Amino acid sequence: MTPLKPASAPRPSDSRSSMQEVAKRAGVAPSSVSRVLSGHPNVSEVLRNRVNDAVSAMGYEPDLLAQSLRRGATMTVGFVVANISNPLLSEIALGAETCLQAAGYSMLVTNSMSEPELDAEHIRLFARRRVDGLLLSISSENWQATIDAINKSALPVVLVDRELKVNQPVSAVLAEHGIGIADAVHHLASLGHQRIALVNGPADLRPARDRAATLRRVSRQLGITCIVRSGAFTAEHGERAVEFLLAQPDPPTAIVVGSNQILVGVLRALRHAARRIPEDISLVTCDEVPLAEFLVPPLATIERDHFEMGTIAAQLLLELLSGTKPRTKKVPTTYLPAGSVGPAPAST
Amino acid sequence: MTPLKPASAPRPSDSRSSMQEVAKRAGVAPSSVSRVLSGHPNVSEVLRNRVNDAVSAMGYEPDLLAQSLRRGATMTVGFVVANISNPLLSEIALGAETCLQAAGYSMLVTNSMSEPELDAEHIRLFARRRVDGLLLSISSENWQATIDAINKSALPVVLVDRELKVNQPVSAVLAEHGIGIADAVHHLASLGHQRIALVNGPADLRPARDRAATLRRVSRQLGITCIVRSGAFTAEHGERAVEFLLAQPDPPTAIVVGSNQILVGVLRALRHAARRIPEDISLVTCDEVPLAEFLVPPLATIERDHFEMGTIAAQLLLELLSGTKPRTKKVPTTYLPAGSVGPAPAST
DNA sequence: ATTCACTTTGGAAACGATACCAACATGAGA
DNA sequence: TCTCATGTTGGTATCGTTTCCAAAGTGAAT
Repeated sequence: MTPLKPASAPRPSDSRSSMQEVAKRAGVAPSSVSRVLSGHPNVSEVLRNRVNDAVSAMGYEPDLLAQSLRRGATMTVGFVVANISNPLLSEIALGAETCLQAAGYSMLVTNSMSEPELDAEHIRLFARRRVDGLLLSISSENWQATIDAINKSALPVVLVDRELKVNQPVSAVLAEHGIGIADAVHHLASLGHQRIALVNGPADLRPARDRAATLRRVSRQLGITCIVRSGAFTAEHGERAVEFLLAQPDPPTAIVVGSNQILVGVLRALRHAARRIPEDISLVTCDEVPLAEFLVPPLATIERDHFEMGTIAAQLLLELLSGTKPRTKKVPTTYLPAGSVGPAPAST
Repeated sequence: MTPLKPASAPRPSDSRSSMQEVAKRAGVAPSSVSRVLSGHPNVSEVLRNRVNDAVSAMGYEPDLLAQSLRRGATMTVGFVVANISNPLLSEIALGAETCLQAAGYSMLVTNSMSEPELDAEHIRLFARRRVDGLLLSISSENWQATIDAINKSALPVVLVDRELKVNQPVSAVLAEHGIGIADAVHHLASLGHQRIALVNGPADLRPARDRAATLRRVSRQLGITCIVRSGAFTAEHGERAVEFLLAQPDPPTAIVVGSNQILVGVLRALRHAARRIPEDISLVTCDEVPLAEFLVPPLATIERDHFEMGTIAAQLLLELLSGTKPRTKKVPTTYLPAGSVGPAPAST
């Protein structure tokens, strides 16, 4: 039997060369090579050249793994996200990664598929990988295992549109959902709408809470009725919610939709019920959808700058990594009226 | 002056405990702790218990960084992508990450913003980080620095809808764009269309090449005219291309659009030129867009399963990592007719 | 009782870099 | 000429694991 695995050196005949070899070739000590490469001030011209020549001759590139172990910093951050295929989150990821990249950091991404226990697991995994910090857009704000994992990790954390009771103070970038919702509700009320529904996301997440709270407050101020249906970020939830709403004795004349996944279900249910927009019912959605301008009618939208939220999240994390105190930054939302909002139908 | 930085131990009073400390607490050698934790067969019951007790008492979790350095495997793969906010790519990323996660791998993501030099740079960076493999959806197939970086890295590579002349054979997951294009062209031809335009992506990428080649071949077979406008994956390109096409003496009666970013520009230009779909011009787009079913008219689409492409890419990489020979897997595309395709207008 | 195979454990050398410390050289000031 | 501060270099311990090797213990077979 010939042994299938030599199983001795992990990388037997690898092309990569180590600093030792560079040192030997340059005829200097490894520590000197390190000094040259890390830009230490007290290095003579001649040594620097000798080392640099050897480095370029061998095509040497330092091993970031060993560097991380020794320096105690991996120059890596973890992004814990429900689902990177959500355009909202992928734009945030783009903004964050671009900013982190510029600062020399790499970004690990993991999908929790809206399962809170996976959030916690991934946070622990990232901690074991010794990431320098975390960007969190977790799936539930009330999951104890997640909070425990964050506390135990003792890592710098930036929350992305989330609020969390953890021991350490953490930074956060928060969208001011209330602004856009309030503007939308005022607009709807001015058009005679008396019953407004919010087909909302999960109640244990800040965006949904913020939107619901604002809708309730503004509705009370304006003396109109509102109804909130919380649920998952899925088309199914949107569909069920609309079926429920339309079955009410006094169905709402306007619907605000809490996410683009939910929107798909809402539109399907409205189409199935043959409701015309905006003649029968007005529609406002949260977060831009790609072709909203080409829908008939165009979709009124409560927007925010996702890319910028990602950038800010990264900046806040870089701040924390440089030792600054945690802080919270807010990003506005903007209500953009469009053809999907019209006068309330004459009451029956 | 009090020194601001003690600058000695990287993590002065860290909560994390090392294997040494576990060993000491359990009263055994570090190597024994390692054996227990890595499930080595020859470990006595009593030793195993002593170690496990100490481990759980201290809440010890092994340091993956040190593990990686010693074992020579980081259990990390890098995904090089033009722009993670592109829904196509973010769905691939989701599929890939889900699959890799299940196999114990983490995924680093980096955005090249369609700049080939950044592709090369990021590949080198990932190599220095000692990732175990690469998933590549690079921005140009002809960029020498990228090819050099791949060759030098000597890493297992899976190309995602790309073809590349590298030294080592690499695996690839490729979409069969031709199937969908051919079906669409046949459909259009059967409706009387004689001049079909393809507003294409960059000519140095496989999807665009594949689509253009098929369009030309099928057009020749059917005896109809085709025109291809290559360009970047941007709305601007789509807008310019349509302006150009409509300014032709004999403008096309049908347009196939090569990506969802380009689509936005195409739709804008058609709206601006007041062309009705499908009465004046028929439209087919590649790759699903979220609300295509609610556009008026609904958009004919050439689809493929992005999530599955990501999954397959990850599986191919896992295969390579287990030592299997590289291979290529193909994913079909499907033409879905819809209201945006209609009979060719009566020729002028 | 001796040998041998086998299991179980500890010790120490790696993985590839960094940073401390000491040693040596250099030049200025006394 | 002798200090002393400063600049430059090499040697070595260290980051936290794994794994090889050897030593010790066990039991069976001779």
